[in-house]
Amino acid sequence: MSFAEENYLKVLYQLSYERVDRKDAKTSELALILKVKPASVNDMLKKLKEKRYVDNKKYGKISLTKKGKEVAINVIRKHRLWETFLYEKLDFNWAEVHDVAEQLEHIQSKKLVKKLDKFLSFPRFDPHGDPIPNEKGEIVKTNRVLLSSIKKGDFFRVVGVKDLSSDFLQYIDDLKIRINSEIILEDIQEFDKTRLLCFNENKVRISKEVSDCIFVLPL
Amino acid sequence: MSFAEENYLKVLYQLSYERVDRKDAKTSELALILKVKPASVNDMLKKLKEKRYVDNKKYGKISLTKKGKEVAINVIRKHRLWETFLYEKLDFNWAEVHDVAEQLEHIQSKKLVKKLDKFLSFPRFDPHGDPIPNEKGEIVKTNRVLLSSIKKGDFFRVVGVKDLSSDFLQYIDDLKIRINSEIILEDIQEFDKTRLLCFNENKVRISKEVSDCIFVLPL
DNA sequence: TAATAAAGTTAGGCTTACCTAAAACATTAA
DNA sequence: TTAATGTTTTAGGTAAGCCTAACTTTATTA
Repeated sequence: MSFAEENYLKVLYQLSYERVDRKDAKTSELALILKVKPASVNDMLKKLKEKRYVDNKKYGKISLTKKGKEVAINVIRKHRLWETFLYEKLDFNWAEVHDVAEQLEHIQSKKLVKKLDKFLSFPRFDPHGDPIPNEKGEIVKTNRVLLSSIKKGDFFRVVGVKDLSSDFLQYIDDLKIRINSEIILEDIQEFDKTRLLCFNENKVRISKEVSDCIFVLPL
Repeated sequence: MSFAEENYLKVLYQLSYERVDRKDAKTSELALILKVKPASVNDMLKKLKEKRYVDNKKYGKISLTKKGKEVAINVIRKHRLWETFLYEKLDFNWAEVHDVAEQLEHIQSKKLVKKLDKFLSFPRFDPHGDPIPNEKGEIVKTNRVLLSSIKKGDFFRVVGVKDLSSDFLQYIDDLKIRINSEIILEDIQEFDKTRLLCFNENKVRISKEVSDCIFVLPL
């Protein structure tokens, strides 16, 4: 299993199962995220199909087989364990962990993953609040929703952020929004859909875009 | 810098500078260690030469440039830091660390190496007794010699073993020979050059081949 | 519903890192 | 010092994973 193949399966899993707005993964989306051209995605999908990791018909829905899903979940497990290691043990901040974890997720050693999991005391969430699949590939289900779906006056706890780019994570961090921050949504501006958040003496206004990238649990 | 390029430079460095019997690295040796054919070594050497990592003439000595040596030492530094991490923190035994470190040594992140070094309290030797280059690429010089060069009756401390294969390391471990074991060489059998070692209630006989793979410091 | 736009697919090419087979050179032994 | 042996190099070829350009299919809108 090559790095490239693992990356395709991982992204395919995320697009198919980890989106709030469940839609099918598209060739062009894969291309965008993997920073390759749609034609390359096609080449790879053909290969993954031959190897029975993926199951799709021409111009049809791209879906992972059981086998493909297992590989994807394992890569995601490794990615999130490594992020946790970097954050908890090596003192990286949450904006820095992603890029290094992108490399570390491809290290092949069952023993390493097992030992790392134990060393970290079997963490259930990574530094961005994403669930870490356990050894059997099971993923905890949470009732988290996007901050953008919360109504004015509601009280909630931040439980996760979309792990999109360092820049975005750094920005959130600068706003002092953290995992477990407890916040009241004081106001939604009708004109531009910006939100005014209030939490321990902080009042910050965030854009619609940002509110679409923060996961919360209503309290 | 690709994984393959890094591996060639690393092995080239080890053959050129880390052998007890200083000889020049040969195409065929590189091929043997890297598990490729001599023709492939040639292809890569040509490329490394163009990129000014290596400096050799046709049929002549293969030598690393300053730039090539720096890359090699950095890879070796990472390899040995990761081995130390696996051994000290994740409870791997010394026979298991090598293969995983072969993968981890290629992770690109200056910050990661720096933080890992600190996390391990700036170790100077890896679990096999090999020196870990510091951040500047400096390597501590030791007076270690091979056990095979020790005379009958001499007293010495084990300070390292050649990191060749898991099998060899497991064997050494089973014989209860460890880094820092203090041993008397009780006898050398003239017929087959086997050695009889004596240390805390243990008496073991080792072959010439094994004595050529253990580094010691005479006491 | 037909025209246009957008997305997906195919064909043909490139680079990296490997390969085999054969040729060039170097070393050793007679 | 020549022949035999071994090592290095060259030439030509392959697979993976990407590319561009052209083409096909699907989706959108007039």
